[in-house]
Amino acid sequence: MSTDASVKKTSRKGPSRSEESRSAILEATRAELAESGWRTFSVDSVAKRASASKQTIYRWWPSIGAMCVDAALALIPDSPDGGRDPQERIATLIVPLEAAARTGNGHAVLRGALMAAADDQHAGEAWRGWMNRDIRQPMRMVLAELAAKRVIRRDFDLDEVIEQLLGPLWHRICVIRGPVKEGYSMQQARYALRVYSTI
Amino acid sequence: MSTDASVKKTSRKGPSRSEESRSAILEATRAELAESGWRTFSVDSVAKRASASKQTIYRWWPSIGAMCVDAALALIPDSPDGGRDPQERIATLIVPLEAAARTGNGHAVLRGALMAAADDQHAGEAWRGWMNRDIRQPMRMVLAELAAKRVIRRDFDLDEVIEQLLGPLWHRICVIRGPVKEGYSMQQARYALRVYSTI
Amino acid sequence: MSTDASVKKTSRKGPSRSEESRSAILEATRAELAESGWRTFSVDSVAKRASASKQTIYRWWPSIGAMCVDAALALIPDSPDGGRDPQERIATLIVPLEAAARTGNGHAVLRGALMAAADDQHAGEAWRGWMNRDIRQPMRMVLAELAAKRVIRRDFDLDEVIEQLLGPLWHRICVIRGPVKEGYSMQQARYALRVYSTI
Amino acid sequence: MSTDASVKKTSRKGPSRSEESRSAILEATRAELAESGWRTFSVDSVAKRASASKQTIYRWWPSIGAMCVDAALALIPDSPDGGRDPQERIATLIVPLEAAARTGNGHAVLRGALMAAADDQHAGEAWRGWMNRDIRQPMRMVLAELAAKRVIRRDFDLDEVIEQLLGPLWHRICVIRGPVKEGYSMQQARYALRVYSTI
DNA sequence: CATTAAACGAGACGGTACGTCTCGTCTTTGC
DNA sequence: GCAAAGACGAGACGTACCGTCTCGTTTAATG
Repeated sequence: MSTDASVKKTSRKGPSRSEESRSAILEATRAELAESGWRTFSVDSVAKRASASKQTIYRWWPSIGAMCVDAALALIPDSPDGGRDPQERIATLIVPLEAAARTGNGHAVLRGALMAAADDQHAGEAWRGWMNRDIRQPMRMVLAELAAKRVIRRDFDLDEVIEQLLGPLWHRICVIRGPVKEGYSMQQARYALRVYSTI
Repeated sequence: MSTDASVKKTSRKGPSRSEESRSAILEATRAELAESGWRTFSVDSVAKRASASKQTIYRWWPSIGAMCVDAALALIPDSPDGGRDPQERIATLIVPLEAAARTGNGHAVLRGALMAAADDQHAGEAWRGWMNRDIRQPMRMVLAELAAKRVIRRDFDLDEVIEQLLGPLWHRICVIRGPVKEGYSMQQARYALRVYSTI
Repeated sequence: MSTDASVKKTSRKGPSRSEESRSAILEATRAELAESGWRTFSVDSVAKRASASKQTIYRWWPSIGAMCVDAALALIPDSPDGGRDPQERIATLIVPLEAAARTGNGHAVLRGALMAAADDQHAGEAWRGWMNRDIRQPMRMVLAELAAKRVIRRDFDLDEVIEQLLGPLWHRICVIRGPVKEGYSMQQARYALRVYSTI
Repeated sequence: MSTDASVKKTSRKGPSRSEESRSAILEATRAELAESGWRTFSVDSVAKRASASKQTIYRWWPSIGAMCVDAALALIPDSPDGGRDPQERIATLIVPLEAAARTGNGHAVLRGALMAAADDQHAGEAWRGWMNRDIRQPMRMVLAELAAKRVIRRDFDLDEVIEQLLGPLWHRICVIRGPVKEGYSMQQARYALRVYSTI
């Protein structure tokens, strides 16, 4: 879930990466994203708030956008085990995102990370990497299974379904700026099933 | 469709706003948004490219975000007259957006404007103002009519429908960065009708 | 005593130069010079304070420095008739300058004008023109007379004497920023006579 | 002789002030002062010419005026040891100033610094500080000694004497804009002795 | 142990851009 | 045709950040 360069070559002279510093930076990133938005967000402020040196930031992240994505992904919990019925199985995949959006400043942090991913090369790769791992692949499995059971059409387009599922959430977070209500994921899953259902 | 301060007090001493300068600035804004993205976008560059003074920009727009939104809205054509069948009537409302997204750099410009609207106070107001005028109100009429005819449920939530309709488009423009295909609006309208249909 | 372009072609169609506007501008110039100093002094402020248009300023003065010199010269009264004894006759020439320096904001205005004259082509010409007319030429007469009477040496250097007489005043106005006391001119005249006296 | 903030807290983390950058900035300041004068002098130009960042300038000097004063003071050599006779001892104090005024662009640089000192708070303090240290205090000693020997009057006013000595020099530099000839200091010292002599 | 290499905080540096202010010119409207 | 009003291109103001680069200090594995 992390995009930084910590490929830990464990045996090396000198001290290893300071976890303290890493988490302080991510925490500061979240706070600054919530206060400033993506465009006005500043590395200097993050460094100051985290009592970290800018060098430390640039050492471990390829760009500040990637750092923002990291900071956001840290808010997203792991998916619980999928439920029984189709709607629940689909919802399960996006429930962690919904959860993150409902934490304190999660709304703003997700917005920042999404914008970073749209603006910044590295951030975009980090974000799409996570999407592939945690959303796209699992979703493919679930949809394939549902298609096999004839619950949904067999010619679905995976990316289109994801677009239908996540688009509205992002719209709510970035444009409407309205709250993400309890059960939002279930509702989206229901809508998706309706759209792609065989009947 | 404009958010600037040109409330033309027609009889006033001195020269009036230069239309030449205005359009050069908006054109430069679009070019820069396409080249640089929202975060790295710079007023200096726009001014230079438009052979305009920064003062002229700050005189007429409350913020550069608002200027970006203006530049994007200028790409969106007026809605044609609505068609006959329900799906077409809904699609008609978002067809201009689809059209804008398919012009030369429209994809990038819309992305920039959307991000500006998410980051910047004034830009947000300008964008939501346009949404209300050109999307929300017409949509309310169409949906009310469809509800009266029992084509869709009568307890629909206007904003939720808009979220379902536009969310995926934005997702495609900002995250997926994939092309918006011909007929996208019709497809989204069909999906929406399915979700909210009475059957 | 004025350096502007008002070479009044007296019979001419249309309105002629507005004296009201002229004096308002010079008064505003003095006020701004006193408040802001030479470097921060601004034409816009003068125009605003004088309720005048910038165009009017640029129409009548070749540069803002020249305008500052004009504003200062307007503070300097005409020389009274020269006295009887040598010291008094010399002092008489610089008494108006001393007087100007002791009016309300005269200290600051003179400082501004002197700096304008040092920095600005036109202002320098205006200032030196005034110096020639009101200081240099009369002084040449007085000194020639005193030399003829053997009160001072006959090989005096006119400009050097003026330098000795005025230099300290300027130093006081610009650097020391101390008050110019009553009788300053007489004292300087006495010193000059001592320096150049035949004994 | 420097007015900047380099109060060298010798043991500090991080890099220390770059001497290279400091001297490049002062050199560029001198060049720009000579080319542009005080009012049109621009920090941007200095930064560009010195290949320095504006931030570096603002980091180390409280104002650009103070920087100009620094740039000028760097031109003024140390006083040589005072001579034997009274005139020479006084002249010695202002000889370095005369020397500076005769270097390449020293004339213009001194003019700029003097104007900066007249316009700008910090520059004024810097200039008067230097005056106190390098002119006023030594002069006080010399004059006291001469007064004790009855060469000059015992009730001289220190500041007035300085005014008489330096005023003409400044006048020449700023207004007359004439060259400062070899021996100028000696001449001024002679004049001063005459003015304040006991006979 | 002492050495040595990396990580860290602090922060100076050359730059770019910010949003504001001023310059000198130009244009429109009113007297 | 003069004057007020004020828009305009140009560019400097002083500040904030960018990403890079020393500095000294701290920490941990190696010799």
